[in-house]
Amino acid sequence: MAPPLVFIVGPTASGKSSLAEALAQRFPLELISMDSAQVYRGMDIGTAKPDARSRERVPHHLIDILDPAERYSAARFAQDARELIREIQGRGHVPALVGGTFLYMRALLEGLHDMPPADARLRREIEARAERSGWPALHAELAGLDPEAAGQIHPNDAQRIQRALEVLRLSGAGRSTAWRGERSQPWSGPVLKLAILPSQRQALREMIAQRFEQMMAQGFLDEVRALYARPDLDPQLPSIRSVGYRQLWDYLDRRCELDDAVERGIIATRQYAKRQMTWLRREPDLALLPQTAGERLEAASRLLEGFLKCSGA
RNA sequence: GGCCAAGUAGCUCAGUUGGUAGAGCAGCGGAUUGAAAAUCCGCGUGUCGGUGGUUCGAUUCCGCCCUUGGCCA
Repeated sequence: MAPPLVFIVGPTASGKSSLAEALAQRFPLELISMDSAQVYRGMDIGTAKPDARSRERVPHHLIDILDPAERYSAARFAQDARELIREIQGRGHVPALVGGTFLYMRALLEGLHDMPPADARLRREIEARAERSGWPALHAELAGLDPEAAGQIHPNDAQRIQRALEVLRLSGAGRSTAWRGERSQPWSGPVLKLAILPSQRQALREMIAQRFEQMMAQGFLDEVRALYARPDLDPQLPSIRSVGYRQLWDYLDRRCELDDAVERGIIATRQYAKRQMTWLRREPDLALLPQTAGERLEAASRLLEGFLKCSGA
């Protein structure tokens, strides 16, 4: 039987990290961050990264693995995670994926189709063409080359039009053709998905606002200032586009007042949480945890214990 | 106290030459295959400040009142 795999998921500011850490005190867990922003070095406060003390106590992986000038991807995550899972299981420990980047979760569990990776030069070229003729024109072009893909992508969705044209050009195959094959390496072992799904949106909103203010008090602005000072970083990068960073960057660019940037940062966090809830609602087989943090640890412990017992760990 | 301006969606505002109204933002729902904390899609009834009048009909015109800003006392 394949070794067991644990997920600890929930929207931002719902208490995933503290639950994961508490569980790791009771079970032989090693945590793998499933978070597209915590991979970047120097982005600590705004990504609510586990602090040094917590990382000393419990092994955390896939944190601080990239410079903010670099780009990560769902495919790289799936690959990195698979390797780590194997290593962790080799040590006789249980891997626990903690985070709220659900595309990464899907990429790991269901696998991806075999398609060419991103090509920066080609993307720049496509963008330049979009600049001249507009994205709807490129969508029309896509419709001629790969009608099925074009049908699935909205004419305003620049990012996906670009990707579809990129795949088409690099593989010659067309995205919809590529999609017909098997997904590579879907996960087949036993999985436990511990989920925090806040029922009171208002309470989550308050947590989000409170945590953002706390980040500001901890020096979030200085953290962004340090990134801003680097000539090789710009707001088009995935790292700088992250929630909070983008808004504070706007303030440093004198595009708005600080109060305004903070408010928009909080709003962006709320909207992010909402999108995460959309992923969660359709995620199958979630083990829903209690709303109150106190009961949550006990409930999660029981579920985890039962899971490990019957999956033979 | 007098004069002027404004009062329309949670917020900022547009509009109706009289036939009860619509944008942006927020909010809510959804999608999500190498950028995903990204990107995109869908959802707009609200005593049009209150009250009385004119009118077949008033958010729109008129009177009075209330609130907020400005100017003058």
